[in-house]
Amino acid sequence: MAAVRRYEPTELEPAWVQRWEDEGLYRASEDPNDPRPRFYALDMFSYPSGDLHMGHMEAFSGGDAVARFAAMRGHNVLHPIGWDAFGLPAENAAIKRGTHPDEWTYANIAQQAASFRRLGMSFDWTRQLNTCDPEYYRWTQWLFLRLFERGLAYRKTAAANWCPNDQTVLANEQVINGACERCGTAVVRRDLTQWFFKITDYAQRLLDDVDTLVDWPERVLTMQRNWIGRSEGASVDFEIAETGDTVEVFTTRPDTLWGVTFFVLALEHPLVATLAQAGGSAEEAGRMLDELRSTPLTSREQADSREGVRLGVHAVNPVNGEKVPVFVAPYVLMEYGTGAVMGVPAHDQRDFEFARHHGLPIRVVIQPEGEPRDPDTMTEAHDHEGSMVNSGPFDGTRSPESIATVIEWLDEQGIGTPAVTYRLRDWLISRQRYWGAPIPIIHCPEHGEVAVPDDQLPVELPHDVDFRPGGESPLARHEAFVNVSCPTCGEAATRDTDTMDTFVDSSWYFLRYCSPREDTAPFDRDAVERWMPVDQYVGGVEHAILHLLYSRFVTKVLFDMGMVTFTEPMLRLMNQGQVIYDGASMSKSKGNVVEPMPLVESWGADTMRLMMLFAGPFEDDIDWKLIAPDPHRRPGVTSWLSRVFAAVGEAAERDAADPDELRRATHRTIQGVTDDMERFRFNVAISKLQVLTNEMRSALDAGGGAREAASALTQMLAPMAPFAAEELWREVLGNDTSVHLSSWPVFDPDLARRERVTLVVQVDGKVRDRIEVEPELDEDACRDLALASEGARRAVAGREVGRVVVRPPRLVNIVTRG
RNA sequence: GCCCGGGUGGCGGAAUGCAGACGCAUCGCUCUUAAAAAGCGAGGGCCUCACGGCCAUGUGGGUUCGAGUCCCACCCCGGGCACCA
Repeated sequence: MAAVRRYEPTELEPAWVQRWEDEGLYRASEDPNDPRPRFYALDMFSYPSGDLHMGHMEAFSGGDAVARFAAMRGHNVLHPIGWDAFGLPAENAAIKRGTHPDEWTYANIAQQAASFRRLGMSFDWTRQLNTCDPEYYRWTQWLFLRLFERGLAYRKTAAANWCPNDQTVLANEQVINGACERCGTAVVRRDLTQWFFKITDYAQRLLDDVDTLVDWPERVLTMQRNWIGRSEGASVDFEIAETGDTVEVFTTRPDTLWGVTFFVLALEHPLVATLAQAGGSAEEAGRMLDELRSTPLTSREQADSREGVRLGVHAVNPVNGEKVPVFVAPYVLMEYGTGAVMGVPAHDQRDFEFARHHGLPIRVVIQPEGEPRDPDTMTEAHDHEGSMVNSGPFDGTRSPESIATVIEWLDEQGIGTPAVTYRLRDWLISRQRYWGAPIPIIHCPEHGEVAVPDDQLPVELPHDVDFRPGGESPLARHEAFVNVSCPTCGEAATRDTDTMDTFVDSSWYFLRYCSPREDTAPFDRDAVERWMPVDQYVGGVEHAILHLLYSRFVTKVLFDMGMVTFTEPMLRLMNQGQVIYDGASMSKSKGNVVEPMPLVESWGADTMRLMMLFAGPFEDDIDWKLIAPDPHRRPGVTSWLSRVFAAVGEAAERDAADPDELRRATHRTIQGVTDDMERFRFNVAISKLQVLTNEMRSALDAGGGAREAASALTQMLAPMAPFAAEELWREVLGNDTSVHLSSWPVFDPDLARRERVTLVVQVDGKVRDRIEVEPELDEDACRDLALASEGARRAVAGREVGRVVVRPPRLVNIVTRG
């Protein structure tokens, strides 16, 4: 047992990093006889773009606390780490520095790994994975091929952002105000044949299962639902009078069909060319198409919604045989519904504006009670309820209740059918980029798209590539990579030169962690069966939609393949807040970036962790400017740890038993902190530990013992301040094995129960007195005590007492009359 | 425009029938040559020497014996989606 020691975090922390590693403390057990229930604690893996930043501090302080807490609660914990290492920033950095993307990437990985070790994260380092490692992306390619086999990976022509100067495809994020982020040249649209994953096939299942994710943040579920965007309505066919072509439209408002006064097609609609020809508007329509092509994808929403060209042909409204003019306009999107809309200006705001601009008639077919709308005086569309008018058989019917009946009627008449549309689009996974997993397809003149046989995976990314922008995919310039023979016929063929979206890499990494060195399959099924689904996923809300949706999709595909037995990958999800500075997100351009690792070097890792966890609720943003101490002082949590060291050190030297009052405080704290830890309320847990520290100090000052309190405090500190706790546990309290292998303290309910509680005496709802009573005090006794109390008597002051509300043993409210 | 969150001291935040726990900053004091480190104490606002009282959780209403907490309206802040037919 050692003497009281000063708290010197920067001296004690690095030593424990080494000892923990030597002892293999955080290795997940694969022993089938291990009796402990398993727990998969997953932190979103890191993108190695430099050293760790403040966001890592917040997320991983919480994630590590979860993993350590679970272990102390008796679980066999899997807590892995890896690197989401492919992606554009590596390529950009390499171009800027004249090096290779892998140099930059691996240097950053080494840096981040060293920093994570310095922070004392409880990762099972033996499971480290890296998406740019051929041993990993081999299986990403394998996954692609399985989707390809099932018809879930396909190619189609799609628009991409194109920089005419750099001769390269740009991601949406690289287009700033319609210009290339690198050279400032105006970006244009360019059609390319690209690969897609057919996630829309899973839209309904992805939506349905959102309801099962009860332990996810509500806002994430809302975002997922909105993103999938299910709409119910009807599909209705309109015939083109001049050509006899049929055009299908989707509408959520079939009750307004009688109010159709025009018809609009998307610019990319396949019938536009022939209809423009037939209507004599080919020139004008062509001009609009050209204009569209020169607009970057990102600025399309800025286009004027009233813009449009009259094609000169007419569509026949199937409910009444009326002929209405057909337009082509950019506000109609080819990607949604059928790429055609019926124009109902009286009841849709965009249609209204379009009609006014083009001088088209407006016909009211839904009249609100009391204030009938007149087409001549309307200033906006009426999209609320009302009675149907001018609607043939439906006149007088209430809308929107009538929608279902109208759909039924359309069906009977053979005019339309019930239809469901989703906003979700297929997932475009092609990137005309170098630093990603090559798409394992060979294009054969004879056999078309041919899968690279599994035994030829991985299709390795060649190292000697000119990845600087220019032309199409950089891989297309590498002849040895491109020119191959067809796996089917052996004739000359070419490799696909696109690489995959990095979201493909990250859509299955959590499965790989279960058996990271498996070399005959992407994962060992037994291992996945053992560990999955993830018990607790921790990461930023910026991944609330894409990453999580893609991971859910891939899991469902694997389920359909019989590879896994669950349909959702993550049971619980928690989003940490962002670390911002002075109200704004940290960014290099704003010059407000605070680097955490130098602070860790001077204050210690435990201090940084506690600052993050104590700053507020885990999900809330942290404004560093508001919580950072003056530069010449040390953070408050460091002072607290210092007091903990002094108190635990003193307690260790006392032989006396803990006084009863301290024991009760200790057990109450265990009860409270356990609950807080389960609910991610780290800030509240820490405040309770601080209170216990103060109680210990009082007990010690009074000459009592505090050994039980010291042990419990040390253990409860362990998930959040692992170094300080370990030092206290082993070196001060004299335990032989790690605090991180110890069992979380259990409270004694008898001790945790309060021995005295405060009975609050209110008169007319205002607190007038407080009485310390035994918790078992009954209703009558509480009432009598309250009525007799000094404060109550003074406040009642002779007035007549009416009702007396008693909630034993906490509160009595005396209501007076008059 | 639609859909989510959220407004509590100087600050971060506690609080499901005692508003302001815990902490930061501040002020006073102790130790120190000084600073750092450490320790003790004070503190929502107004009235009062004090006991005590009144007012206070964005604004205005409401429900209730009792509202930071529930309901309605409004204001402000943050986030998501956004020509979605």
